[in-house]
Amino acid sequence: MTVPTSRIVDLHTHAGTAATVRGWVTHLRSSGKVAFIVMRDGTGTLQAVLVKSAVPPEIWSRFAELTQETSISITGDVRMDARAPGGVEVGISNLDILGSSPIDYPIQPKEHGVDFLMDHRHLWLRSPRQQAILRVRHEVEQAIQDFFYERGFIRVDTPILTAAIGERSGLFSTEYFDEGTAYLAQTGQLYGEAAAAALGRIYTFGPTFRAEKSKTRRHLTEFWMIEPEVAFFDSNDNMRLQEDFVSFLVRRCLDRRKNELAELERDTSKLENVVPPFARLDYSDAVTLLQRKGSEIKWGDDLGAEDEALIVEEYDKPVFVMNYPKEAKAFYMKENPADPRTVLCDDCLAPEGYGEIIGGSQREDDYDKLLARIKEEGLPLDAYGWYLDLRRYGTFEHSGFGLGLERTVAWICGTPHIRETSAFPRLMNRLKP
RNA sequence: UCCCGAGUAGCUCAGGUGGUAGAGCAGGUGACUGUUAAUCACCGGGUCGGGGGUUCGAGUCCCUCCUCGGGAGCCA
Repeated sequence: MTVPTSRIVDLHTHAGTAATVRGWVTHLRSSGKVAFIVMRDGTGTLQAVLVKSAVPPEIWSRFAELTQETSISITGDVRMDARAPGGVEVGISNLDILGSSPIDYPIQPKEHGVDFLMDHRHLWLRSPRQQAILRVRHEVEQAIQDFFYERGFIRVDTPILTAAIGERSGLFSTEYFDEGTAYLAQTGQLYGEAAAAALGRIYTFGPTFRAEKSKTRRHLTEFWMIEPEVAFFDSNDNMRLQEDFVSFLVRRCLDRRKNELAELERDTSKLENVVPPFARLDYSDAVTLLQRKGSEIKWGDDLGAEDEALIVEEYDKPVFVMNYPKEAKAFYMKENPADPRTVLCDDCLAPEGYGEIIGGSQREDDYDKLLARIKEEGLPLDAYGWYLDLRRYGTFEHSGFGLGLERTVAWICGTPHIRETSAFPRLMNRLKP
């Protein structure tokens, strides 16, 4: 007679019969003649019960060898029992130790400091909270793919190794054969624009790198970004796409990751508010609002972190701030015909202090204006020849945006720091593990 | 780079006005037939981040360096 092997999530289907489960020990409790093993297999948590009088002595004695994180295989009768966490329990008839674990397993079921946990990130991932975050991240990534697939967007993967092109913030560099210095990509956008001229509606999804010495809860040196680029979309079309997209991601997690959000103790009522449309606040109106609220900001300044917070507190869902002064934004953004001091762009600010999750714009499609902007910024013209070509050969109105994956996941999960949303986050002072 | 804060047992922390260190958890031993981060008893465990100074005496006061956390700037 063979006993079926089950994952914990499916165990209830074996109620009333025997099954084998493999996993890792998370908690041990003993009452002398009854012992409890709580184990994890990646799909759930299971309490198994070992009764001294019900098993041979050699099986009973194995309990004493168990430690936290020992990998084991147990076999026994599956039964529904309200006293067991999760409602399912296994009465052990056989217990095998697959891999022992020394008693110095560092992560205990208690509070730890951040630095300690980050040093043990490879083990920290095993804790329920970290599992939940990674599952939500996975759900968001899948939802991203589904959203764009359903709308006929083509995913285009852009290079990570690039020549100097993109934005102005810090670059990681490396020697690249005889071609001089290569830089790790800060954005795939410019390549995305080229692809949009070929495919119409595209998005990129991949890692980007910023060598900024940022030490805040919102920054990583390596993070993932989703960058759609759409031919014949203007700035308003762009914002409609953004609010649909963000709302879709949030809705998907509410629908399919209830358990994980509960594990994270996320107040989901605040996420339920996230439905289109989002408020649209013109930069100039934002400045007026901020001045009324006591900010020192003057027209022309970029919004500081405090300014963003003041704006966000006015709304219970994400808000767009649009059409910033030219000087505050990147060279490729299209001049606003209604106010040439400004460009057609938007930042999408998430509520609850999570800040900017999207930066988007309509792109400058006029060859001469773009060329002038490149010169104004003192950018190396020869590096942008191909980018200018997109305006020479059938220029087209187009818009796009970049959504930061980790910031979005942090917001949906309600994690205080973005670093928890990456399995192995890279910060300016952390390259290991 | 700048501004705050922190560094004491494996982990989380407490240590008025200076007198060479404590708790909880973890670990070890034992008890307990339904535990839920089990409980109870006993036991082991420390170059107080490094260096220098003041002092009879420094975890404690001063200087300096290092590391970490948070924030600013930059941005997603």
